[in-house]
Amino acid sequence: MSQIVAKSNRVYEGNDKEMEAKGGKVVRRKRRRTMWEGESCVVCGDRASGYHYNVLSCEGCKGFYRRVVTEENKILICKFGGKCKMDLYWRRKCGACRLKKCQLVGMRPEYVSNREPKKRQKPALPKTPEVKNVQAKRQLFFLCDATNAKTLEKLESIADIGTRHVQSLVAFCKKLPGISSSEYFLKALLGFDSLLQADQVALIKASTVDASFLRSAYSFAKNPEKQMKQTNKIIASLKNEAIDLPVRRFYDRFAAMKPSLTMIGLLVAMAVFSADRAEGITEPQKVEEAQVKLVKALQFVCVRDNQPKVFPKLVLKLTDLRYLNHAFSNLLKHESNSHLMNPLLRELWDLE
DNA sequence: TAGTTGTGCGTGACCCTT
DNA sequence: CAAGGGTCACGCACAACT
Repeated sequence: MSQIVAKSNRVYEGNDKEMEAKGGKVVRRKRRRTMWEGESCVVCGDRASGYHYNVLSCEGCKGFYRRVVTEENKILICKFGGKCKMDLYWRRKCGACRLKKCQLVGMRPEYVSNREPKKRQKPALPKTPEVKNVQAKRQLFFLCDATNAKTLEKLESIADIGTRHVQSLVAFCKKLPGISSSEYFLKALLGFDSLLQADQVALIKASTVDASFLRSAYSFAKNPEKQMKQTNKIIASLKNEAIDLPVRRFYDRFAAMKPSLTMIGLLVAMAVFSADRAEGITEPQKVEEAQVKLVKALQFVCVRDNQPKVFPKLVLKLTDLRYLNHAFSNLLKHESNSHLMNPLLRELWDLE
């Protein structure tokens, strides 16, 4: 049923998206002529209003992209299989595919200058050294919060552990931008959300096993008996003891360093920001820059916590992690019961 | 179970600023 | 004039209620 609906400055003929989807006319107020008159938005095909974020696009796609980029915690998931055709109707139905199309046609997040969403301003605290220190601690706690090993100790089976690991790793990565606006030493740290979505997925996929081992190692350092029971269970279920010794050695040496939760959090972040390990990263330089900053942050924390000698040892642990990751993934690929694992894990480890 | 109402949030056209 | 950012009426989705 078509009717004229007046919206402040806009005049629509009935339900615009239905009308548009059926090829109907949407009556809009006359607009100023621009040099882009007659051009179509390369994302959705609507009338283009100019070049926005590097792409000839409409006002809708411009606003959509700006919101997605500035609202850092936004998670877009396609409910229709990830292959939605972008047109005037579907652009409003599926944000995930719309964003994918925006990126595909070349919209660039760095063209969105104000990446911080507008919030009510809190009264600014004077930046004394004490205040800075408190702020730094808060930021670091925020960073490490998602790696809290406590919740992981409750896990009962491999699949369950893996799933929760993946979910908490994603949550952790989503929180990484939280430190990007810090007034302190992490000020310039590149946020995870500033990366292209495909890069984000590739990095998470490549670092899942590392993050799991780091959490388990931290858990072991705090409560060796409890964590070893869990590890024994995993190794027993894999029916392959080749990985047993390296894992135990890794845990022992890790525990001897007595790393703090903060250090673990930074190591997990460093494992995530490892472009050389994830295949097909589009913006490796961004990832590498972020990793360099994380290394500096880790060094700072080690010195601050009177453990300067621990810093090089922790960095070397990333090399050990690579070996464990490789060995563990290979084991899973040859594990006869891999089909019993959670589908999410199978997808992450490329299992058939 | 179906219909109605309330609420929160995403959308996009327009305007202002640079 | 182009392009980025802000604004806000509108409409949709979903929950709560009848």
